[in-house]
Amino acid sequence: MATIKDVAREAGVSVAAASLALNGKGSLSDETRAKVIEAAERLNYTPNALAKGLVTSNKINTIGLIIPKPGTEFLPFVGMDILSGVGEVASEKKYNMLLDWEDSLGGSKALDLVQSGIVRGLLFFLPLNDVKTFRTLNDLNFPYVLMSRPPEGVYCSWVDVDNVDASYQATVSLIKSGHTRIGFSSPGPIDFLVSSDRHSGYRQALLSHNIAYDENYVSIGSGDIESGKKAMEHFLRQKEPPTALLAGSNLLAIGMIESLKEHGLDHRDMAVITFDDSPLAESYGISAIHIPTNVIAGESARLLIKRIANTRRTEPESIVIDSKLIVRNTFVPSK
Amino acid sequence: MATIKDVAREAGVSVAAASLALNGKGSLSDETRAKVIEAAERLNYTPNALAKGLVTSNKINTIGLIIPKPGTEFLPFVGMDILSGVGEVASEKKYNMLLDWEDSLGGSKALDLVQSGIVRGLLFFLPLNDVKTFRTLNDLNFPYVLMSRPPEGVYCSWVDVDNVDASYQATVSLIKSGHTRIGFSSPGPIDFLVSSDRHSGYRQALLSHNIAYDENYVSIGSGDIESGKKAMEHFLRQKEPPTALLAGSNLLAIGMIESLKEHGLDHRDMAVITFDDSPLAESYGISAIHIPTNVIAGESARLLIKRIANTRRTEPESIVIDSKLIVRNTFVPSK
DNA sequence: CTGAAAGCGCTTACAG
DNA sequence: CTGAAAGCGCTTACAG
Repeated sequence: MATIKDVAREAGVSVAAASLALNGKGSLSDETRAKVIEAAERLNYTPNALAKGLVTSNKINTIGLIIPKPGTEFLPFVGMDILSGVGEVASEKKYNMLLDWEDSLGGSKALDLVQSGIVRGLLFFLPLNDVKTFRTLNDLNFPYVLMSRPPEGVYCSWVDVDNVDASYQATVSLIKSGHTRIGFSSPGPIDFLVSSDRHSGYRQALLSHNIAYDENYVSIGSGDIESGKKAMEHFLRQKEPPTALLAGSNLLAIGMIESLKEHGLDHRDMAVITFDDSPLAESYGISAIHIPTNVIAGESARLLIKRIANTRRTEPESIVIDSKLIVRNTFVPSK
Repeated sequence: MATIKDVAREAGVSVAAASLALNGKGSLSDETRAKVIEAAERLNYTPNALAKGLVTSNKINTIGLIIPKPGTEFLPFVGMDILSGVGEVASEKKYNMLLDWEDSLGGSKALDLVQSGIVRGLLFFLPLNDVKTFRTLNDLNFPYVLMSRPPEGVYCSWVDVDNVDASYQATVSLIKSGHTRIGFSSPGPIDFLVSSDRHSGYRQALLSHNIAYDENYVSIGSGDIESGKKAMEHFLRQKEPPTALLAGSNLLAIGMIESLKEHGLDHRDMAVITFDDSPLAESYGISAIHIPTNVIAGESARLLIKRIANTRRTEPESIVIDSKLIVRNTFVPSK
């Protein structure tokens, strides 16, 4: 990589003159300026952002946002909410937002970012149960906030809804409407934090109302439409299919309803409540547990930036955001 | 802001020792290490990322991605495709991805990013017709690539599908199926680049098949479901409603179909083709002009990184990606 | 109109 | 085990 020194030498001027010419500042002769620019192009010179930044702005306020790899699996609406929630606050506080996700190659992108010194704090959405990374961050006293309850054994700041309770309440409302055969479909392995919490809220609601927990009423897949169809097939195959379902994602719920239609059935045969509300759920008339993702994202960013500004080794903080059940027409009393 | 010098002074050690202590390196006595860490906390010290980066990695490979403000208007699936397309290539080439959008406060975030030296190149998706920003970037010879045909008067690198042609082909296929009353609904003002191209492809197809262009068959709104419903209301209000529609976005199309249902009609009464394919369009059975957004995104990133690596003032390049019409059951011959 | 020098905040050999 | 010094690549007063 050519440096400004190389350019100056090549152009036969001082480093200062080269800098001035390259930035269109100072009063240089057109000739000098031209010589420098030409030399820069010849050497394929690109200025070093770090050095430039060090000497000009003298600081770089960037937070890193680590999300799951974007795709259809990762519910698009939720993704957009995360981005806008974090982005809004970042922008307000004059922070840049670096976006990244772990790839499967191993190694921790998050730790690399920290190492490179490019980010001053990290925000994690739906992280893998990556206890090791979090432990390392703790050791370094590096600021980070999870947009989810932390995994077992990790002591850190986080912002989330109470997924256990949300799931519990939704299940109870189904029970109160007269449903006793209630299914649960998870968009990911139960040992994902979110899935695990929602599953246990569901289970607790059943047990506390003297309804036996039945493994046949639980389906585990991914979060897409296809997976919803498969789940519905599974449920309908039971001797006594459930009369109501908790769907782990919007697309899952849509797949289920599509499959229901294909069987000549509709929401009167099977009530559906989905986790995560979205324009899609609204359009489909699916009852939803509204989780204000953009608020979670915004508050996490706010908390992170607060912690960056204050490096005193303070106790982790956590914020629990309210969720609420929105009843639409696919949530109907049991026949 | 406290610097490492302050910390060293406060701890009564040399700057070098402070650095070593803070990074857990070298062989220092536990006592020294503790003194330094304590001093750092007392002074609320946070290391300067720029200086650290300058001395360690010595360069910062970051590209900035400027998108419209995320929200329901900005079709979520497209957004995720952009992110994954750019992210994939960035990651492969060891570049970080900075995400941002213009806010309404005026001033150009893009230019700020360039100024701060934090990004080495810029990628624009669906930019406003911001000719001034692009001109400034040209003057600075700063690398950038548009994921769309450039606006009038801007000479730069870009990657996109041929929206005029895609729209033309879709319209022609409707005409060939026997439709003559064909509507067009735009998710944004026609002077948006994309909308404008699609509108003119639509119009050209009509004219070249001797079908009169009728303003009543054109609706302009936003890209959400609600807007789709309104558009459909508008079309149904016509004396002779269209028998086929080009919808500018998936959500728009869904809104239209919902509205159609509310009127007791279905796809046999009104064929719908939507721009942008997605799992949603697939699930709804909506015919779609599949635009490989992730490919556009990936190729843009690749082109940008190539241009960053080679600052020689080279001619702008452009890449046109193929789109294709995917026929599903809401695209039916005219009755 | 241009050059020599100081300095941005940090890290890392190198002496001691 | 610790300190003094050089250097990362740049910019900006300050002399001339």
